[in-house]
Amino acid sequence: MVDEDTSGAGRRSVGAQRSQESAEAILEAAQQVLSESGYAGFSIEAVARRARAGKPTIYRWWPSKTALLLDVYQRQKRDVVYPDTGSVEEDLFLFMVSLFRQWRETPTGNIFRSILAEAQSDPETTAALSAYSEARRQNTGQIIVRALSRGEVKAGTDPKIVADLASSYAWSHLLTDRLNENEDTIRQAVRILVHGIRA
Amino acid sequence: MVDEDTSGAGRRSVGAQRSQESAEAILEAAQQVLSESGYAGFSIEAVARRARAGKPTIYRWWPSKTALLLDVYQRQKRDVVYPDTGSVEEDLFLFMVSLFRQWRETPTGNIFRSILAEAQSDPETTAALSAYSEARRQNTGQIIVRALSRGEVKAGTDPKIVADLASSYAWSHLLTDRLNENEDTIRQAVRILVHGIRA
Amino acid sequence: MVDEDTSGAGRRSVGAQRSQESAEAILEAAQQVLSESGYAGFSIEAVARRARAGKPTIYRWWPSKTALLLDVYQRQKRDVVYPDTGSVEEDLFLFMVSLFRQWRETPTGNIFRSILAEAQSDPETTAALSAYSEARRQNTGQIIVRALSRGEVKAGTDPKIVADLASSYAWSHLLTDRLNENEDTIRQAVRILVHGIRA
Amino acid sequence: MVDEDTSGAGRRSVGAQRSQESAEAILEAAQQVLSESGYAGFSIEAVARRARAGKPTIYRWWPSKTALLLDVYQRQKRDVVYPDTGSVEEDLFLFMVSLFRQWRETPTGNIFRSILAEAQSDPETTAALSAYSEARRQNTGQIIVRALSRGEVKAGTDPKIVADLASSYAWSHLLTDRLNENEDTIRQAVRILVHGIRA
DNA sequence: ACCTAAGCGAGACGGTACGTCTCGTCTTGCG
DNA sequence: CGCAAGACGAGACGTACCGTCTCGCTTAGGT
Repeated sequence: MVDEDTSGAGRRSVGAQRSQESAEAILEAAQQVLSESGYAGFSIEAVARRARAGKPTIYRWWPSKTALLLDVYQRQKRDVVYPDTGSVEEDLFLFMVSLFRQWRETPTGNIFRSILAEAQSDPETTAALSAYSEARRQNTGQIIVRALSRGEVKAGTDPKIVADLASSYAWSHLLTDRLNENEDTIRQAVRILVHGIRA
Repeated sequence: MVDEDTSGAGRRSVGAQRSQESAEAILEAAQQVLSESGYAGFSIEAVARRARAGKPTIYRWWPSKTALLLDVYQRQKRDVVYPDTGSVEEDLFLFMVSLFRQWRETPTGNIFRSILAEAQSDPETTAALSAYSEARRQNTGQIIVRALSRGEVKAGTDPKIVADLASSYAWSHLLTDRLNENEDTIRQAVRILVHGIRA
Repeated sequence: MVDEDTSGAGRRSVGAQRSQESAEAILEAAQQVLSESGYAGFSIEAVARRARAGKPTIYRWWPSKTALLLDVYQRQKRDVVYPDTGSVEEDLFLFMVSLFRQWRETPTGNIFRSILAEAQSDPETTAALSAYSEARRQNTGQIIVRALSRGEVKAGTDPKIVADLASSYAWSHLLTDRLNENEDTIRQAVRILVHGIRA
Repeated sequence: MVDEDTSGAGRRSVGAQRSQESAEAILEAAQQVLSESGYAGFSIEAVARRARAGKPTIYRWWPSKTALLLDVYQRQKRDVVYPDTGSVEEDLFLFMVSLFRQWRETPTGNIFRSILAEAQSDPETTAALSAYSEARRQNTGQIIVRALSRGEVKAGTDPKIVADLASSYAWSHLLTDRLNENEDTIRQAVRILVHGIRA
């Protein structure tokens, strides 16, 4: 991004219009807080402090902690690669390994864990999470759809169920701090799925 | 009397002992609070109020909210059936369906969701959850172990990985409010796993 | 814009200011609690409850129970009359009697007793009380200073010592519940002091 | 012992008797706590801990913190010297100086401050303090009584009032941490009293 | 010499208050 | 008129004592 405020010396308040700078600073601060302190330290107070923003400014634009959280996730998430090697096993394996790595090595893992946590007490987040994960399964399912069209996979296989099994496996590793799972183990898991559906 | 006073500091009094009634009332109250107000309303204060117990009594026996939460779950959970029908598919299917039902129809589902949420901000809970889920996978793995000994399943199959795939599938349904998943879908998921490992 | 940014951290906003209403309500509540339940029932919690104020609001402005106590006393105390009748005996007698009456008939007596009690366990209050009583002796001493200038009193008399003797006499009556002391007795005590210093 | 078993209940055994050792240890511990931490740190818990005694043992014999406090004071107080030099001024001066010194250099000062503090919220202590201070004034008054019989002091002087003035002066110095008062100042104060009553 | 009631140290109990933290809202003055 | 700063009511946090109530033991009369 060009010309970003490196000094930290402070934004100037300019009056009546929504300050894009502020919004940006708030999202940036929220993401930093999540990265550094995780969900436990993620409080509106902490974000406001970090962003040098007033709490009401945050509440004005994000009705809840949850909304801010989701926004941060949207902002952070990079396009995950859905590989297309011609082999469903390789595709799923690469997808899984790269997802594990992304969660492990970028703030996305912490952020997503936070959203999962938040969703357990906030219905709005539950809904957002449902929609999001549904969409993700759709995407992941494309790997299977392509395999179906190649005839690599048994006709009648429901791509969503396979995608569900695969991403569930990833989630549970995220939730129980097992993102550094051995690659052999991941390959075995993927192979079970693939053998279970091969033509 | 034989002189057996081995040390001058010897304690001659043991003090009052833990009141089982209180412990019971606290666990019961904790469960009620969780059921009624969910994880969001689950505070030590609320539990103490409900149990007509003093806060220090709770803190004396449960060092953290987390510990109480885990205890509540242990208490609530009824023995899940690990069926042994002679068919690995049937076994896994029945296990999965009964787990979904238990989570759906008793407070255990909500309690476990709370624990999962808590584990995302409290490292101690993360550890406890890891240990617990590991043990559970071990149990679930028994279904596979039996199938292995029957020769129903390919030699070399790692029971833990299968159990991991199965319980991950259950977890993600719990977390995204999909416990009322269609039984056909569950069966298809199970079948994929089973076909993936059959001899 | 003229460059008057004297420090990089220059504050450009002052934030909300102290609510005079709250301060008033808190002092009022504190006084009520003291009047009704005495020092024993005087807790920050009770004051907050009565004032419908948050505890942090109290702690923000009064660092300790003590500080609040002193403020309540300052607020309550009406100007004590230091009479100037031209007779040192009459002046001291009227002062003493009016002080006894104020302590007896207004909450000030109980409040001051509380401060004396608090000062015995809290060093900060001890210091505040010392400063306060020193100032009071200074005031009371004016009666003697005037008498000195009239030549009514022996040259070289230290006004502070006389004031000390007089107010000590009042304190000890307050502390041992003898504020309804016979006026004749008070007059005799005053007379001893006055005869002891007359020219 | 005469037969006074009036009830049919026929309890014959009187059980174990009060342990003098425990009582002693408790009083000793209480005194130590008061000396070291003052009234602020004087809690039943602290005393029990220090005495290696159970709290109920304390409550069995001393119904309240106050009662224990008074007992400690009774135990500690040494006979104060009421000098008899033939000069009322010298007698009062020596009495005052030795009282200041005792309070300054032994735990009695702290203990008496504690009682004064306690008396401000506990009526029972107020009563005990009143009775005690009355008796003390009686004693101190003996100095005046002797002076009266020597004709050193004006007939009609009320010894109690003089004693009241003197001990009030001492109290207020104790309460405001002025026990290290200059001896000249003390002498001046005493001289005022003595001149005020001389024949 | 046994019995047994009471005293004992230890400590758990239901409570209250402590002083701190964060929540989400409200208020003030700057720009 | 939107912003930062921050005060506010509310209420949970985890701790210290309160005064009461068991526990098992020790102890010392009375029989």
